[in-house]
Amino acid sequence: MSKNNGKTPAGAEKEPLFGFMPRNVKADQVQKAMEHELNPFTKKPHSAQYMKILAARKKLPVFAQMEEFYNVFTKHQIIVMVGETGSGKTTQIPQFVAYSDLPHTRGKLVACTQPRRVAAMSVAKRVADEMDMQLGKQVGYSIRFEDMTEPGTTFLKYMTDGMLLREAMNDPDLQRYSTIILDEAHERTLATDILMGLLKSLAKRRPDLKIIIMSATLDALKFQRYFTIDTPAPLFKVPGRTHPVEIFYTQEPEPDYVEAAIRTVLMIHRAEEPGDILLFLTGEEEIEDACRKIKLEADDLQNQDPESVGPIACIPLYSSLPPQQQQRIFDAAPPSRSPDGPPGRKIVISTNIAETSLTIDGIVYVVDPGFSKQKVYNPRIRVESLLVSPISKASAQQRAGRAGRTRPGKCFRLYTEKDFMKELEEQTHPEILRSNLANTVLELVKLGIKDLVRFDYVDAPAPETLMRALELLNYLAALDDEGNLTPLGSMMSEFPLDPQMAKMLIVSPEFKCSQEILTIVAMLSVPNVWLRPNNQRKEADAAKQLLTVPDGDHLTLLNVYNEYKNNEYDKNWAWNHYLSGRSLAQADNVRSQLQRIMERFDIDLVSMEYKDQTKHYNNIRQALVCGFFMQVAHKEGEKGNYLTVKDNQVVALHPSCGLDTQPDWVIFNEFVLTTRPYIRTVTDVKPQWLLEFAPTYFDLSSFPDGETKRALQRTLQKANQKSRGTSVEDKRPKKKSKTSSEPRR
DNA sequence: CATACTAGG
Repeated sequence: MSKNNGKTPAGAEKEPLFGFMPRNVKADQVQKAMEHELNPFTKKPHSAQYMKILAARKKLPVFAQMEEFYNVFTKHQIIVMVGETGSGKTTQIPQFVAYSDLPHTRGKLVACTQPRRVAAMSVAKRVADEMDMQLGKQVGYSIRFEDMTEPGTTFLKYMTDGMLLREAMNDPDLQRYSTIILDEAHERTLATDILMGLLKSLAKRRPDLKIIIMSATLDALKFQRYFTIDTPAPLFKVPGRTHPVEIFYTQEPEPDYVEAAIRTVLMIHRAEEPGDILLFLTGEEEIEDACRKIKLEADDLQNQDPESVGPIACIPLYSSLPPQQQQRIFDAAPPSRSPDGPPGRKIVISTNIAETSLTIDGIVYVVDPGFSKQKVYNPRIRVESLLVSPISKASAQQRAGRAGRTRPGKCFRLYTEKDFMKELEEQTHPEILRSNLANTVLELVKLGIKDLVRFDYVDAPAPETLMRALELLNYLAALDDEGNLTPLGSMMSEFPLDPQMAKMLIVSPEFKCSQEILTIVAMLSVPNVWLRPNNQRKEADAAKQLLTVPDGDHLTLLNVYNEYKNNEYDKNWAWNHYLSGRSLAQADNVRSQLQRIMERFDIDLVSMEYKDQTKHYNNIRQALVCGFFMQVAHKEGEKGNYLTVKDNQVVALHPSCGLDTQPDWVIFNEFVLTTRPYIRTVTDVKPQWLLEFAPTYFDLSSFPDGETKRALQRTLQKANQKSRGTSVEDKRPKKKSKTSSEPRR
């Protein structure tokens, strides 16, 4: 403990932060404060646990460069930081910043964003432990569905990038924050990309705000250049702590990567030292298939010569697996069969979930065929689809790195070195270039960005993608013809939903079915609820048939949720009906969150009396049309072919569709491109509803010529003959709720 | 006839 030598006032030794000048601290000051017997932020004595963790923290590479960090941080407003795996950047840098900003003395916060919820939660927990604090007090996290912060107390907050973007919508200057750290910026999620654009312009308005962009090596220069004020942003670099990984390539390109992958895994099992294997494949079916084949072949090897190879455990890994089965990747490899026998080996076969989201220790061998499923967006036909595509060099490096986490490893790339050098892109295209931007554009407009084309993107999306988004928002009446946000659009932007769904939810009280639309929207927002195990497909399909409403899949989803509720949200009931209890529970959670937002805006929660089910269902189907009138298909001929309205894509009803007939007109939730173009989650609608509830989109004077237009003209003629003088408009439900003062189309 | 990479609000 320090002695009072007369130069410092009495009692200063009891104040760990004595002499700290905000934004101008030195590493030795901070180190002393960290070792002080009192916690600088709570003034309580440090625990023994704290000192133990501190000793481990001091061994992190980033700790050795604390002085350099403070030199750069004090001098610059924006920093790009590169810290490889194992450098300790995610846990330590935000703490370093807290010692410099002293946010707790000024009512401010330090924020650190993460692309994933689990990361935000687990890092916050770790840092709370390191700082000797209770999680949710001074250190907290904020993710959708869970705000673990205490206003006025929390000064260090981990959060998802999407949450910070939401906050920016209501406080564009992000006044609460003294420093904002964007972690894992190299992943280039949509939210991180938009945040980088916002922060770059915010830096000019708020010279007191500091910004740190944390990224992997390859992208650093790009971010430095992007954040050029007069000179490029300075780089602060910290080495990682990983083991070397030896890379092997094939001599010739492999014609069948799945077959080659299986062969390689078995080769490793036969010939290489003990150590677990990680194989990357592209999807559920491929993974389950490879699992079976590897097991069979390994059994063969063992039968031929029991002493030649050890036992194996083949473990599939993809996101739709229940968490309990995902946990199996952390099981130990199986033991050898006899005391002297060859040791067992764990083989994990995974989608790219194991590339960033899940880390498996003990992997020594990585097999990388060089492919993954990636989202691609075609703005011309407004369709997002998944395609098996070659990965980028950055991805390949990330995959290889997974072999060197605990000891030196090997990575087998099932492509040639020449292809790696010449054919692979440097980086995976950022999400903003591969997505439908309807949602993002609405967020940007709400943020006050008027000229979307000239917004300072790190990578600008295709103008056509932006035009398509603006067009959709205009048809939904979220934007007026000048591109200004309407009151309806402003309300839509507050819902964590795609604009179509937000729109139909907001107008649903006019159709006396907001309870039902709320349920449908929640069910559409969660992963597929239908389970279909390979060996019980018939049983699963039969169970689904019992819950199916023949008028439309949207109504079936409503029915499933209601039955789940009638059965007291029972997981076993769900299981017995081949439904995912996890997805249903999630839907219930989403439903509550959306309900709270509806209450905030005084949107009535109503349901019509159940006397006339047809009428009840018709109202729901009409409300669906108000959101999804741009996703309509019209039957052509008798072969079950449909043409999407206006862009004339030939599509078929997805095999999972529960309609008992093939109606002339349907709305669909999703277009998917697998073995052929399908529309999925489909409901039967009446053409007069399209004309009635979406008159601008279905304005026949400007409608493209074709069979669809002629069918709509016939509908119009019939309606006019029938009602003679009673206009279609008059049959609309009476407007009542506050929301109905908004334009509706 | 024949069915799903990952993450986020």
